[in-house]
Amino acid sequence: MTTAKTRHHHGDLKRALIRAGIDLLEEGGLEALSLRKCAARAGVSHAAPAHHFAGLPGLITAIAEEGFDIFSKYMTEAIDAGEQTDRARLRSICRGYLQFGLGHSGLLKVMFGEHGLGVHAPRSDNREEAEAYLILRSVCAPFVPEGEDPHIVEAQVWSLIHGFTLLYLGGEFGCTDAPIEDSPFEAVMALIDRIGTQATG
Amino acid sequence: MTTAKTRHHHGDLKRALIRAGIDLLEEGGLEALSLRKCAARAGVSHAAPAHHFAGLPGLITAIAEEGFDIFSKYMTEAIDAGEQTDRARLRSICRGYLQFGLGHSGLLKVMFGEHGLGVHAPRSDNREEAEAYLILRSVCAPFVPEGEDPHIVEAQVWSLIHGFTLLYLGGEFGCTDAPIEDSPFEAVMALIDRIGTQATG
DNA sequence: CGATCAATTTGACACTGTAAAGTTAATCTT
DNA sequence: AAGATTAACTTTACAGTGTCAAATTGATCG
Repeated sequence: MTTAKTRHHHGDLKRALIRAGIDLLEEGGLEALSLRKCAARAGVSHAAPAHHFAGLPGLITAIAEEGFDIFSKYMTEAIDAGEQTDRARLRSICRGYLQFGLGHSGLLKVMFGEHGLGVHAPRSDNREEAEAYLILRSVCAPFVPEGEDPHIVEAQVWSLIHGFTLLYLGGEFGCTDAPIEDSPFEAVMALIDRIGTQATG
Repeated sequence: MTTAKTRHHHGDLKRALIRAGIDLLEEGGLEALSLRKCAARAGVSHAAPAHHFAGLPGLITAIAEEGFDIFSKYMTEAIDAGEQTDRARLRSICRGYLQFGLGHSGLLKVMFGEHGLGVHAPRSDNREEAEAYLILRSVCAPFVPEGEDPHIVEAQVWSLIHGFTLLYLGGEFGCTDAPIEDSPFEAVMALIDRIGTQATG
């Protein structure tokens, strides 16, 4: 076990490769992402990444983890910037979710689109992913009836905001030109506002 | 302009390639889909597909169109099988949507996941896609307040059911083992039931 | 029957991921 | 301090991919 500090040749190749991968992703979408290009950007031979990731899927996983970190930041910042009400916080994470998607659609795609369609719950040892989920869970908690499964409310919120984010990114239903505040976003938030006002299941 | 009937060498290569592509997709996911493998399955040389599709993206587009056809069938069949109430029809297309996703996750991925994240509205000359959208539109219509933009209600429905379908496919929030009827599906339908019961925007 | 032309094949190229073997440089051991 | 060990990286090679240009095949038309 090494202490993950500065290593032999390259300073911190693993990090450099992840960063290069994110850059490629944001520049040219998922198709532009390749191990060899990442290696070239990091100034290293094309086979070097194999020693840091389990192939291309491994690099994508690492990029997705980075994405979940940024994703968590968007949500917590949105929470901090908004009103401190249970219901306002629910709206805030949705706003954070959408803004993350708009700013980092490539990351979103990698996080949710490739390794299975909707990876979210803390089933893995993935620290970053679990953190994002815990934010969702804690914000949803006040709306979970006593003794009920928290997943119910979480699924309602996640379905709505994830679905809408994809919709918005696709530019459909009049989402292209209108500012976020108008557009169907407010209507979706109106549904969010109704969560927990009746038996949920 | 040819009449698209039986041609020179192969009977109907274009169709055969699409079918091979769908098979590959359902067998091994998106990564297993390649032009060369489709050609091999159709018993044809590796460069033949180029004359029928604009490269791999073109083949994927054709597969997606086929997917939209099947998708439409799922929704109309669900409508026909259910109660004939405005609100029951709304639930029915959601059920059809989910069942399509469960049965054809590869197609769903290709339809919505690759060519942009959420392609849905009839912005294109794509007949199949437009048909699916028209079903959604007609079922949503009764819940659109007079003089309001139909997109609002459509976005609410689409966000919920598309988001939930991805969630379910990902096996998160207790969606793996439970039957559809339990699980968060009913809770999501409860939100669908609340669409149009108040100002939507 | 011969010309034409679309459909398909052949061959080649650049690019991808990946594996094996070789090389360098830092660390460990004595 | 010198040799052995090992991690980080390179080099080389191979199979698979999309794509293009040039042949070739086979049906159709005059």
